[in-house]
Amino acid sequence: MNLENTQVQMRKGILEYCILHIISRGEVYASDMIDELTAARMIVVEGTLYPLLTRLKNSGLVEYKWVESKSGPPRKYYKLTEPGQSFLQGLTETWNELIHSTRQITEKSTTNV
Amino acid sequence: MNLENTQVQMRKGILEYCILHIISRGEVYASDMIDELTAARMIVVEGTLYPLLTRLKNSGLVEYKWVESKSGPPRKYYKLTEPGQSFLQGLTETWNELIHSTRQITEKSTTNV
DNA sequence: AAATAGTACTTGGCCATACATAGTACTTTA
DNA sequence: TAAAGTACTATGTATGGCCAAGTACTATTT
Repeated sequence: MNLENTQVQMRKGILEYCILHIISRGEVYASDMIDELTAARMIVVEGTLYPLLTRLKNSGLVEYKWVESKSGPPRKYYKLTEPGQSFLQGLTETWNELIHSTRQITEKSTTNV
Repeated sequence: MNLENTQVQMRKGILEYCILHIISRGEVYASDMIDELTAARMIVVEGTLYPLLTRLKNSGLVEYKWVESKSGPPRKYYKLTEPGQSFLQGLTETWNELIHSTRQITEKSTTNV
């Protein structure tokens, strides 16, 4: 039970939310997402992102099209589907509620007891 | 891949943080914690809480003493150890950074693209 | 043209946590 | 003594993040 491990655990589910949000803003491919996540200090590696995108695709929340690249192999450009947009809305609520709940607990002062 | 499941996933790791925080405010036993977590709508059931407390104990982050009860079997009253306090500090930082990162991503407006 | 490097995506296996469920042990009450 | 309630324990399942190795295509170097 160490900090590093807990950081991994805390990321669970939240990553999905962040990625759906990134996709919701316009068509992007995997490396774009990694760049943006890294810029926000939400480090993500390929082995995490690609399986997640596959899950989102299989659930019908996102779809993609192949686009040729001038500097390497073709890329999958993702965008949200209709169900994906509703799902993202739901996630936003869930996330906000979770923050609220956590705040309610962690902002209780020590002197209350 | 449904909302309910994602809520469960998002809770991962955060629960540990919340519980350490509750314990940090004074000696409590399991039912106290469940009450407070429920009040904050961070629903937790026995099957989640007890194993978590055992993990925290085995990691040396919390310790407990048995206290007789007037209405049932004896209770384990928990409190933080020294390492537990440092760990909680670390978790607080981790959580705040995670919120910051998420905000940075989700508050980017759709019109940027 | 062949070898090397770089980019994009894939796959299989591991680990930790939340949860459902069933069960143990003790105390109080009827 | 039996039933109900409280506190804690134990087992098995599902999921997601990550490591690591691998495939496939393109561009560059020799």
